[in-house]
Amino acid sequence: MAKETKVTIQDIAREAQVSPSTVSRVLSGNAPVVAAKREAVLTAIEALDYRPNVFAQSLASGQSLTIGVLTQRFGNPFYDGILSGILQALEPTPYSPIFGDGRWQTAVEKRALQTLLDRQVDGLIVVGGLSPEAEMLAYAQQVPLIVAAREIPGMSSQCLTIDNKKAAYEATRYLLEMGHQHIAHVTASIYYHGPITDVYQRYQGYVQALTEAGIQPDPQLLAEGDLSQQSGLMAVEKLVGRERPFTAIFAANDQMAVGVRLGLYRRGLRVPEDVSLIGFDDDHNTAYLTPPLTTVRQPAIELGQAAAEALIDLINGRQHTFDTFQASLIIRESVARRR
Amino acid sequence: MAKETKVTIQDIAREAQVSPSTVSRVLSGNAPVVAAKREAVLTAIEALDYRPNVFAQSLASGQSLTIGVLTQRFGNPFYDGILSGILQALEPTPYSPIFGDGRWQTAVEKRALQTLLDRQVDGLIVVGGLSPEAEMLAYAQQVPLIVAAREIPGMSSQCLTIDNKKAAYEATRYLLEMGHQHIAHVTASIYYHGPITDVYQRYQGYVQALTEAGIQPDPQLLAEGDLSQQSGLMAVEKLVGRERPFTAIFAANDQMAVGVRLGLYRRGLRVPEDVSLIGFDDDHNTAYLTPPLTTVRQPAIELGQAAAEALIDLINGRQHTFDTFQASLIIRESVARRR
DNA sequence: AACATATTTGAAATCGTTTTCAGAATAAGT
DNA sequence: ACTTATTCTGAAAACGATTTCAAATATGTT
Repeated sequence: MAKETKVTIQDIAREAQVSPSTVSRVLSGNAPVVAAKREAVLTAIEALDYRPNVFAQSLASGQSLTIGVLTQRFGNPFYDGILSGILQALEPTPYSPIFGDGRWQTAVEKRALQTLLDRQVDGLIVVGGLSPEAEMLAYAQQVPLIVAAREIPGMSSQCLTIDNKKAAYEATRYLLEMGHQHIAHVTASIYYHGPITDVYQRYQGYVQALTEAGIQPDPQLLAEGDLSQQSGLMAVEKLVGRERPFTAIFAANDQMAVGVRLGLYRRGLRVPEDVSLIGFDDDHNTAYLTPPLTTVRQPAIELGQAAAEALIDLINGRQHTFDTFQASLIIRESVARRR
Repeated sequence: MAKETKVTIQDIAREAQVSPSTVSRVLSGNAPVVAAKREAVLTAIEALDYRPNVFAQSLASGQSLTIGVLTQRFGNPFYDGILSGILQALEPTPYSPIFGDGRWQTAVEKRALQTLLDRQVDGLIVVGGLSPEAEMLAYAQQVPLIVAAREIPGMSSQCLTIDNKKAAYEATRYLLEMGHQHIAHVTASIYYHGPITDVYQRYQGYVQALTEAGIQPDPQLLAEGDLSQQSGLMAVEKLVGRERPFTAIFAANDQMAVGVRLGLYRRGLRVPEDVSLIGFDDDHNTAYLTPPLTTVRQPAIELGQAAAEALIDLINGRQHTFDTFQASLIIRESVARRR
């Protein structure tokens, strides 16, 4: 199948009348070469259309120029945004990303991680994930590691997160300011998903805002889903079934918010006239719901880029400090002032 | 940073009292080894927790056990579905995927492809893309290549596509059967996006259904977008601005359909009471629009899986025939019978 | 001009496997 | 028991770079 007449560094050396070592030096640039020879080498490379063999390079140098990215469940908009950012940030660098998918299953995640490690990635970015903290710390010993969208105690300098509690607090405050008193919250079960701390933090933000406003959080106004649209739909059923009046719903992510929106439609409840709705994530399509969804924007792409840049700095032993990432409330049309 | 005391094949050889060659043989299994020694090797591997160095393997064998995947614009739900399928299908194999993103820009795509090739992928899956057909054919000479979601003349046996024309035909027929006569179509500009043949085929299917029903396709009922939600929104503006009455809209993809849906909402047009709407792709969230969108489901994940399997067969010189992929109409609630 | 020092260079070792080749061990055939 | 096949096996040569080391050349000082 492959036809390629392989051009090796030897060929270049011969063509340019120098030794292979010299060719290697001009290639890597980590040792000086006199201008004339450098020129000769460069033209030879050009002439023969030489492309170094990555494996030989990696074997000899111990660097793979590859970075591993572990994600969860390809297709989740927030995570995909992060991946997209990573891809973009890596493009101008010599590093190529290689992906694994943990699918929110500890065993799968572990295998995927091992595969990545076996490929001797120079660094690893783990996006979310369920691996026990101890394991993560162990990995961090083996390889430069950045964790995105998850906070691991003991390696916080390598974790990029968004202040979920604060963002949820502000979202809830906004509802309060709009005159809502009975605010339901759709969250995700901690038992089902493992400790998805960001979802829990959002819950905490919600509670805090309520409490500060002198409102006692009502467990009857809490519904648990699993982050899917379907579960948002069912959450509405639970909520209205309980016959506790509410005028607003804060969903812990946009996917559930979308389900909630449909659930309300099914029940003949108008948004925002009867019930106000607020989501979290700013998924692509969320701006095109009817009505456009008020939500909390998470800077996913920026987060991905920052993660990639931080990792490269880490690999090269450079010091890196993160920008902190702030989520911001995107006010659209799904929240109305309570009359 | 990395601490690892490298265990090499030599260590195993010493431990098991055999030669490295023998160890290699039991590892690869492509030469017989007597049971006793095989056992010894296996236990040695176990004991020392040996993991072969991929680069040395690749260098020596000429196989990278890596397959390149070129996608366009990470974050597009249909493409992401394909990627997800590829990832799944590759998981049980020794191959790992490495990704590149062409971003729907010819130059970027070319560079991404070159990067993939430089990494000596054993095979390549190109999802969509803009590369001229001649270039694709050239790549196909260099490396086993599968193209998903695009048809390249001259290598159709390596292309997996869905019969877009037929699917669009059926979608349009469905609208006709529901009594609609004035059916608008939101398509994508061929000039902007290059020859996205699948979108063009959808247009053809639309025309065919209309013509067969004795209806002359009206250019005033055609609006061009760029596949984005935003462009769907604007398409509605164009359409109503032309003051040509219509009772149904067929959008060439779900993202535009979502935009269309919002556009109609803005105009105070109800779906489906005033205008029926049908999309194409069956994006995740499309089932949770209000009302749930009737659309055409493309089996993205299955397509991705099939692509990966086909590629592996191709790499190993096995013959492979594809299942054909049929899109199917998903009837939900955005289409009503014309009264 | 002579010496010390700094800069460039090439030869050769190395990275950790696979694979070829030929010899050793075993099995089979008469 | 003696060839003749047939399995197995190890030594050594790839694979295609990088990197160490020491030699060669250039530069600077006195």
